[in-house]
Amino acid sequence: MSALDRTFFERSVQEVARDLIGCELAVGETAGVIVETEAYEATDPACHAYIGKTARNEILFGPPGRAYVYLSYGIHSLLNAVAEREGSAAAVLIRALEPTEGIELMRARRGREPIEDLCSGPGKLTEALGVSLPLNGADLLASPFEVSGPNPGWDGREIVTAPRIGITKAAELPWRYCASGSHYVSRPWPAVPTEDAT
DNA sequence: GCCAGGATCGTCT
DNA sequence: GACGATCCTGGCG
Repeated sequence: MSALDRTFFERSVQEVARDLIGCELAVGETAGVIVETEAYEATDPACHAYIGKTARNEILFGPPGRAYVYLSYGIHSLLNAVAEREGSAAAVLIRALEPTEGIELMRARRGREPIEDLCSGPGKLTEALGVSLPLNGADLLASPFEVSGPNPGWDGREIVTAPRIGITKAAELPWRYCASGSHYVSRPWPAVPTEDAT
């Protein structure tokens, strides 16, 4: 497993979302394997960039490989990886991780013991990893972040697609990607073959 | 186990 | 002034 480079994030947002499954995301002393993602692009009514560039979403319009972090429901910070070429405003929401390092620190930050409760949701994993608003715009290819892949041994594990979660607009697009069989995804998914994704 | 409701605040109308 | 790309708790069975 080696560090991903900028070109990895410069591809279509659906490809990036799919290929991040099985990669390891580290933030400081904590890390986990990505097992669930969602793709958002500018032509998509559910994407923050759909309404055009604003002070809040300007990071989406910048270069790929950076972190777009925003506050959801006034409580949770959600972490995205900006994808595609500069100006296209697409991003991958990181929805769940399988914890690998710094698990005791994650437990302390989350105030919860069961390992499957540490990173099994977009708001949970940011709390466990210590990601919050000040990291909006930070480079995912530099400290405190580290993204590496592909994960040896992951080849052959199936990736399934499913409708996105928690949104009211364009939720039917099958742009949620999950590692098949993982116990760490945020919710179960209806079975859909990967090849059907467009 | 399942479901309903509340917490909480930055952003946009 | 309304609305979330969510999470947790409590009530019920």
